[in-house]
Amino acid sequence: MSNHIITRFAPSPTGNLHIGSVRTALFNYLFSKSNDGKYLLRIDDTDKTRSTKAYEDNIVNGFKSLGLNWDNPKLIRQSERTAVYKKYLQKLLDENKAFISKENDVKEGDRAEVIRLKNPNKKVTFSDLIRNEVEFDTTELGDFVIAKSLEEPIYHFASVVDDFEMGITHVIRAEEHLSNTPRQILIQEAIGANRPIYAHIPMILAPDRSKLSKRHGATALTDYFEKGYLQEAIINYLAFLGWNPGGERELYSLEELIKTFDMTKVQKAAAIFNIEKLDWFNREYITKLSDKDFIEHSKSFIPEWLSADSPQFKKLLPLLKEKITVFSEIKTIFENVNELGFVQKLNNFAPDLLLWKKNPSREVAHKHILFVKEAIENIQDSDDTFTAETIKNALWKYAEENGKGDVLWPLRVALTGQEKSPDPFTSATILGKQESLKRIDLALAKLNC
RNA sequence: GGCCCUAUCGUCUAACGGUUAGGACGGAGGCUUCUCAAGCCUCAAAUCAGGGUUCGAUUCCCUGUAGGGUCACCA
Repeated sequence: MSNHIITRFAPSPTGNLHIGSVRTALFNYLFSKSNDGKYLLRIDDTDKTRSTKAYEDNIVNGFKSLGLNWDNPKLIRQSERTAVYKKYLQKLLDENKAFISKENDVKEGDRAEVIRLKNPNKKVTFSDLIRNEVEFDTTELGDFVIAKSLEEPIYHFASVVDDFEMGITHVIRAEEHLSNTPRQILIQEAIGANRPIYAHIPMILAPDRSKLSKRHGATALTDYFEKGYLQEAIINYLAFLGWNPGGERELYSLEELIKTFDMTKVQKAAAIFNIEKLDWFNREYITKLSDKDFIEHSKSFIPEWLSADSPQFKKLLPLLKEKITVFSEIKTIFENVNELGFVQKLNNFAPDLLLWKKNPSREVAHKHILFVKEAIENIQDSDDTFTAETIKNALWKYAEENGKGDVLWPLRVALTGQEKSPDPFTSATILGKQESLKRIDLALAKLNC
């Protein structure tokens, strides 16, 4: 039986791929894959005035970037299936299950004639994997519109026909469609389609409990990629928004999610989108990244004066890995004092910053920097020899004997001009021997005046 | 407003009707330390309210309240 499961995600290309849609698609994907079934992608572009190719591309590329691959070899577009809908529409008309309605109250843009379904006016009960039995009285729907004309079905009709023809067994979609379900069931019964099993997954809400919209920040998947969120983090976070396998582990790869996913454990209530938790997932996955992958992700954010392939950037890697939450931060981290601003240029700091707080003496600072200068001068200048390790080895004993703060603090400030900075050995190797000595001389000069 | 759905720390959530109501994010404090961060440890923080059912309700039922969805010739 599990082999028969077919799910679909059917976005309409009237906007960029929304982060909430990604989760709906993800649950479709996870459910079908965890049951050894198929997952299809269909473009619901019956609304010709609002659908665009650019949005379609955004959606398709979004799923490709996430690695949520669909099983239909060719993209299915409703706009290319008008003949199919026409056939069903005509049949309904012929069987007297639908009728052409002459409209009285015609608004701007409305047709004078539309096709309406003859509503049998009954109670409809359907089962939902997440909400169990749900009952509606369809009387209040009236004879609702199913098409503007034989060539122009509206969403509900096209969707039902396609789900039927594609053999969709499980319709997994956002909760906003729960109230749409009875009218779609009426259409199903009219065209003689069998009823799929439903799963209406809870909405994702903004922190103020309203619908997640641009007003609250980024909503498009592409926004998150542009900020430098990792696909693994996005998928993992979204999977855990409204779902939980029950244990205490939270880090799951897509493969592991497929193995673990269970639709009956999906939450019934809406979930609030919490960017801080997403940030945490992203940091977790950044930590796991290999140097090679980290560099690859960094490329579009590295400032022009720094090359991703340079030895200098390699030395910066561990610092960057521990500091950033999203990759776009690399863009500004090199511009800011107290971050990595010192790498490109030394800021004009006050001489007193060189003094260790527990022993603020210019003489002491001067003396120690002088020693450090000589020690550094004696280290051979090459990428292999002027490393954080050799620099540390050259200074550590002296620092321990004379007080680490007394020796290392002035060096730290001399090299970076910042009160917050990486350890001085790493800073020195990043700057290189020449630049380090230049800055040390400058510090010495500052202490003399 | 009608109809429908929902309700555990601020947030995401765990708990076959029996637990000191657990974990994670965020927050606070501490340890470590030449700064910052990271890391490690500790702490604060919740069963919407009122009725039932039951020996016993976070859990089942009802009512209220609150939030969300939907009421298109959009999807």
